[in-house]
Amino acid sequence: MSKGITSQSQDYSKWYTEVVQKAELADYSPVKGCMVIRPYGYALWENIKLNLDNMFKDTGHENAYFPMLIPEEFLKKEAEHVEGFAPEVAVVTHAGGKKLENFYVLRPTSETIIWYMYKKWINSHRDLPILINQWANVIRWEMRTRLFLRTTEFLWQEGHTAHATAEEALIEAKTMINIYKILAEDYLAMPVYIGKKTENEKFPGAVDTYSIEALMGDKKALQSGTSHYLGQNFAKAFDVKFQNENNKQEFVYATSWGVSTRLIGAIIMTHGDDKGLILPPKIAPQQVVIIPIYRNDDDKNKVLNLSKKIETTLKEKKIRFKLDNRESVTPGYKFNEWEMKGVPVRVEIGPKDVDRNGVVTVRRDTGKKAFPSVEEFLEDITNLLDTIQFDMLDKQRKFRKENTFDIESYDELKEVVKKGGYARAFWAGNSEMEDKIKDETKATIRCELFEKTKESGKCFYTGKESKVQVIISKAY
RNA sequence: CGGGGCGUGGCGCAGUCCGGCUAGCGCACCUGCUUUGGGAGCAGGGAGUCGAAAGUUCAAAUCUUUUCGCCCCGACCA
Repeated sequence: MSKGITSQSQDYSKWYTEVVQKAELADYSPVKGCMVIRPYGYALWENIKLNLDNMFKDTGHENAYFPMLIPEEFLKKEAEHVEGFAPEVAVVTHAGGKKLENFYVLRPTSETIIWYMYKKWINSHRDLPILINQWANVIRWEMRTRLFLRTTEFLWQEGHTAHATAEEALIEAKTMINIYKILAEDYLAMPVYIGKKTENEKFPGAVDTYSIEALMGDKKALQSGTSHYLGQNFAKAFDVKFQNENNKQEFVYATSWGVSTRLIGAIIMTHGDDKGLILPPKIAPQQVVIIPIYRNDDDKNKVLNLSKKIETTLKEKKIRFKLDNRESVTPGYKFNEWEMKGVPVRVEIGPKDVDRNGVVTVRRDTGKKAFPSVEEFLEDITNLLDTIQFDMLDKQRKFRKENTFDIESYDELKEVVKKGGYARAFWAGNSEMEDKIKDETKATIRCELFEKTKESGKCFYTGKESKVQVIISKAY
């Protein structure tokens, strides 16, 4: 065990940092707060990206690219926006060997430059809607950083849409948060609560912010994706009007939405255990790892022959697999390494297996061993991966259920905060009360639930009858 | 920005309090042989301006001053 990692119960955040590095997802860069995403981590991001991008395209969105440098004054055009982002913006003051007349900021988000461009592109209602997404990097100068969860530079996608009506924009914002929910649950096996942010927690410049909230292994919440209904705020700031069907000038309605490489942090903390990562099959860079075991050349030939047969079929079935035929390390070493990296299924092929025309399979999520024949294995592998995907989500659903507590008083909230998890309650308080609760308990209202357990109830804080049900917890 | 920790072969550390002779240890790496079903063993080998600068001293990884950087915990945030 001396070669293992710090256990979750011992020090959760140390565990997290070690998993990220030992699974070779990312490493620290020489620049404070920045990280290098290593090939294995990037492969994970690519799989997330691919699936999400398909969903974007299926809902009529197109990709584009806007520049990273934004004129500094752009950020100042929307009052809340500048107030929200000013402290964390990096500014380019010098270039070409001299001080610049006008400074540029490195984008912390792209609303401003995009709306500057939208003004040029939008004249009539016939130009709407515009449904653009971009995959990009952004820079936010955070005080404290943490691999994947909060880094100075991070990768994300940001969708920016323009609409002729508020209704249409609202539908868009809700459609997109639902796509994030699908991504989280169907691909990342990570159940999320979906809802609306309170005034205190919403995006600077938004009318409404919707979010998906996931529960990490240490029972803290992680905001894992957001979608904003921006109303006409940015259109007004950038004077983007269109001529409607009645020949009247009207400001455009907008949305923006994004998820980032933070999702990788979410996956690690949702599924990981003391042996390392556990990756959902749908997005795992390798779904199967084959480990050949042999003592001599005879065994080696037998084993590799069988392995080749198996590889051919796996290829046909479009399963992402890797044959780990390194001879410099022992099988035991490989077991540990691939467990650290979270590969869903390990296949062992040794002389004993060849003799009975079988393989040994081990599930990463449950550790369960099985000894199918080669034919059974090849026939079942797709099902097995689906089962793992399903079981992982199911396990997390149970975990969330066990850690969601309906409460009716402030004292009960404090108890929930102490043990971790979500408190679910009705809420009729205001912004100041929310601040006070945050001060006193460190917990925040994560969101006002879209899917309530009942129509209305008494506010846990004010005692007033309310139709707003919220979840509250400590968050990353 | 407040609190804490740390800079010594590629990585992790010891040595620093109380200055001293060739700067050690583990892992990793290279070569060879034996191994291989849960992190292999033995033998041999390569690799270090001790974060940087200045000072004290016969002598500095160690003492003094300055400085740079990173990590962790808090307030802020995806």
